[in-house]
Order: sequence, then structure tokens, then C-alpha cells
Amino acid sequence: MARSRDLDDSASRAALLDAAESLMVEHGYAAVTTRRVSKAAGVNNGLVHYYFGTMDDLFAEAFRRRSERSLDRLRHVLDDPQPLWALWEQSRDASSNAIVMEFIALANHRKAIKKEIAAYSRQHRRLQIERLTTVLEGYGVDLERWPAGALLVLVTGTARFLLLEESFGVHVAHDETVAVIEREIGALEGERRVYERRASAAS
Amino acid sequence: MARSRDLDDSASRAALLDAAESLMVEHGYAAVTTRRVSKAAGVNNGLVHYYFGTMDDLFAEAFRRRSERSLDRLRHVLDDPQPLWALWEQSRDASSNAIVMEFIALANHRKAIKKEIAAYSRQHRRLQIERLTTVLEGYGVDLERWPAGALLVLVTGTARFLLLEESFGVHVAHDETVAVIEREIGALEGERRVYERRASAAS
DNA sequence: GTCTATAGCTGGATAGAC
DNA sequence: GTCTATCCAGCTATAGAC
Repeated sequence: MARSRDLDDSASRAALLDAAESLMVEHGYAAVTTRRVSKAAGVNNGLVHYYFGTMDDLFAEAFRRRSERSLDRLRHVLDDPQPLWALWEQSRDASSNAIVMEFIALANHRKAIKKEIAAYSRQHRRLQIERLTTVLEGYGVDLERWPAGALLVLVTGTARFLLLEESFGVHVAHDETVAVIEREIGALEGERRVYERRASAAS
Repeated sequence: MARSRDLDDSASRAALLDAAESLMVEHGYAAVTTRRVSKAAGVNNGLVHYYFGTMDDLFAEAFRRRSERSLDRLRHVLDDPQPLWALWEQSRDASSNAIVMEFIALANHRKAIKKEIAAYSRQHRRLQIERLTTVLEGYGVDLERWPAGALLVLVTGTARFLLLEESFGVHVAHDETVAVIEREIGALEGERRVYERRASAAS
């Protein structure tokens, strides 16, 4: 908050963050170099250091911006009429997962990023557990036997694992895994139905 | 097989592969440069190219060597008197998982590695399913409802996800997840017992 | 097989003009 | 705020002596 509004709102700054994201998704985090990111953003390469200081700071800022948007979206996901289906679908979304995987890979070599991801993950998980507990109680699930947190980790962990393997072109036993999970979700809240698109703050 | 035995058996070559592995585990794949890996191996940096040609080939060879050993080990895991417990324990082993995660991260930027990992993953999965099917049949599990492949992906996927989060210092809801899985395994093959250490080819 | 030396490239970061 | 120019470091790979 000590940072000036002017600096945060700069179009060049935003362009650099956007370019960093899209480079990460399309060519991996290693493609995000001062020269390439500034070229992709259409600004001069000196501006990277003017706005962010170091590459570490650029990455951290890109992750923070993503996290805020993502948490906003999460707050609405479990308001879906079929929250378990919505959660599952969101977990299976490859596009939003690709950049997360890049950040995770990046974190192995940038400690500052590692801390950001850890903090975000904890917050995200806690928020999900809170909402999911309410949902499962409504379905009459025995939460002693099947705690919301455990089901959440099982489902989202498996979803991410599936996405990871799929990004390698590995699909062995994926169909039956998806079938089992969707059968169990269906047993709790019926077949997935299609609703009117909900209004959302996220773009 | 066209390669000469002499070249494959060279002590320098093996030292380079060993050094590459340990550098990956301790400092990440980015630390595996021609200079550092040769220094760690105690050999001249020119030898990297003499033995492997390019860095890509060194990584591919390191992964192949690991894979062969790993598949050998796998063939024995499900011979444990409590194969589900053994599988779960192996999946939860952080040390052998660390290097796998590095290879996965590396694969994002080295296509040759990506292919190697995909091929290995398929083979590994198929072998596991084959053995696990026999085991579950023995326990009278309804394989129509709970296919071996699905259970395998659920358990190993969750295990890897837990390890990934733990490497970031994130532990939210891990305990209850582990408890649920171990309760279900216990329901099938009882409490985990301790056996005499089995003879194993792997070091 | 092992070594040195070096070419050629790409990157992060800074200084200073405008 | 934006730009150019430049320094310095680290990397892969190769040539060639021993």
C-alpha cells in the first residue's frame, strides 16, 4: 500500500505482467526473460527493472495478481446449485492449471515464489474446507468418517494429477478414475445439470 | 545396444550420471550445467559432451537409468504380504519423489525428456494395474465398481499431491486425508504389520 | 580418454541521455 | 517514463593438444 497508485496502474506495468503470464503458459517460465517479456509487452526492456526491480519481483507480483483473482472466483464456485460438480469441473480445468504448474516448477528455484504459493495454497484450502463442510452437511454426509478436508484433497489432488499426466500425453486408467469420482458426486447431488451463466466479477 | 560396452561402463560416465542426479535433488535441475556436473563428478567438463553429446542426452540417460531401477523395484513391491500398504508407503516416499518432480519440471522445457517420462509412466501404470487387479480380486473387491486403475490413480495421485504440498510446507487437511486412505486400506488388509526386511536388488 | 582454451550466445542489471 | 548502450556472468559446444 506504500506503493504509489500511479506506479501500480501504469499500462506498461500491466502489459508486462500480462506478457509474463502468457509467455509462461505458452513457452514455460524459462521464456520469461527481461528481453522477451518486454518485447512481448511492447515496451522497452529497461522498464522491467524500473517497475519490478528484479525478475523475482516480477514473478512474485504476477503470482499475487493471479491469486487474488483466483480467490475471488473460488468464493463463487461453491455457490453453484451443484457445488460438488462445480468444484470438480474447476479442478479439471486445464487452462487455469497450466500456469499454476509453471509457477510450481518455478518455485523450485525461486524461494520468494515458494513462499507466495504456500501462503496462497493454505488460504485457498481453508476457504474451500469451510464452504465444503456446509455443503456436505446439507447432503447428510458423515463428516466424522469423511471429513470435508480429506474429500477435498482426494478430489482436487487427483484432478491435478490427472491434468499433469494428460499434459504428458499419459491417459492410462484416467477414464475409469473420472467415472468413479463422477459416480460418487452424482450419488450425492444427482446428474450434472446446465444452468444459466451466473454473473461473475472475474473476467 | 549399438553403443559399446566400454563407453557405457566407464567410471567417468557413471560418475557424471550420479552427479547429475544428486545435483538435481539438492539444487534443482537448473544446477545441472556442464561445468557444475563435471566438477561434482570430479571429471573434466569436456567429458560431458564426449559421453553424452548434449545436455539433453545426459538428462535422458539419467532418467532412463532411474526408470529401469524403479521398474525393477516396482515388480517386488506388490509381492509384499500387505501389497496395498506397501504401495501406499512407496507412494508416500518423499526421497524418491523429489527427483521425479525435478524431472517433471525439467520436461516442460526439454521435449526429449517429456517423451521418456510419458513412456515410463504408461509402462509403470500398466504394470501396477496388472498386479493390483490380482490383489484386489483376492480381497473380494467389486472391480466393476472400483476398478484397480481408478483406485491406483486415486491413491498414487493423492500421495503425490500430498508430497508436492509438503515440499512447500503446506499441510492443511493432510492428516485427515492420510487417515481416510489408511482406514480404507486397513479395512481390506488389516493393520500394517512389520516384516523381516526383504532381499532386494535395488540399493 | 582427458584436458585446456575459446568461440558464440543469452541473460540480468545498471548508467545515463532524453 | 522511456530508451540505448553496455558491463559482466554463465552457459553449451567445439577444436585441438596431449
